[in-house]
Amino acid sequence: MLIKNRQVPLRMKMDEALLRRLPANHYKRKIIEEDFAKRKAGYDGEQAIDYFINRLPSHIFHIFHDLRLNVNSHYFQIDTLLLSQYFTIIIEIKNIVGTLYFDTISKQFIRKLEDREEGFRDPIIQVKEQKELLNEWFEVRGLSSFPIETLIGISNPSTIVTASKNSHHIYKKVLHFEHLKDRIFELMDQHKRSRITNRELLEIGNSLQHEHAPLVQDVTKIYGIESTEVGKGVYCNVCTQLSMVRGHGRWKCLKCGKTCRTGHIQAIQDYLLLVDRFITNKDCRSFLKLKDPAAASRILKSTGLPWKGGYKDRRYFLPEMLK
DNA sequence: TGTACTGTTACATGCCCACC
DNA sequence: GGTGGGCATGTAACAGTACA
Repeated sequence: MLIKNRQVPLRMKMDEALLRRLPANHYKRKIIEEDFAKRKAGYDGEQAIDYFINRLPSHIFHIFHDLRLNVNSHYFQIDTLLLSQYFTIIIEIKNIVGTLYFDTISKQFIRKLEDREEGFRDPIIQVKEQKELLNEWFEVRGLSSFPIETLIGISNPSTIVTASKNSHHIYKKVLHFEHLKDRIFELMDQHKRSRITNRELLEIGNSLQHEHAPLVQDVTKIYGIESTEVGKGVYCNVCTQLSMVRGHGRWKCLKCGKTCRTGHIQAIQDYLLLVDRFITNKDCRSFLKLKDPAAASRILKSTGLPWKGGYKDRRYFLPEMLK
């Protein structure tokens, strides 16, 4: 049963919004584009696993994608978590091309690509840490000695996995997506004893969902970009400029003439992702280049954003869907 | 307490678009 | 092309807050 779906990561949305609103010749653009490309590759890899995971027996596993939990003030992130009455599985997803080499003697994880070697953080150590923290998380909720298995899923079928001599256990842990299902069935054979009731399973599932704490970052600060550098206006998808003006229920591009009814939604989302976590009527007029406070009021109301405050100083907030 | 200011709401008017 | 419904707009009224 799929409990928590995978969503486009907030940081990816922020990078995308920033790229929309920075001038084409901005000196930080290349860094942001590279960061966005890396995150997108990771996200694409994570999405690819969903096809295989969602085919697992739904009456046994509760599936959670992209969880970020807090235990004793430590945050940890899990790409995919499979929870059952018998045991739980953490799956770390890697979308890395080339030949991957796990050196269990020097404890290094190396990627070879076109005669070039590059070191990465060892995903086996990564999932070991996740396992320890999840175990703590379970213990805090009175669930001790609940078995946790860890797997590393390789999304790219052309990626070759190798390991140093006498490290055959690596191949039980690191698998291409199409082999994950069989490995999970093997693990099911090893964990046949029920550890929790169905009710407890549902309760833990609810806690996992409610305690998921998405990472909210100030992306302009990370890249060292001033808020004044973030372009104002409504974006035209055709000429990729902030060149649209409001005219009777629609936005019209001054450069290419394209019209659109919903351009303001993306602009307001961009403001909430890049500038502040809430927007006022005044902010809206300034960012969308509107003159009429009543028009801004109607536009903000039409977005259905949650708001706080009375007639004055009303603040519209970042909706859950954007987190 | 009165005034200025900000933001929302109600209402009359005008525009757009589907239908004939 | 004419018509009518639906929706957006501009304006005015109203509500709430800040400040002298």
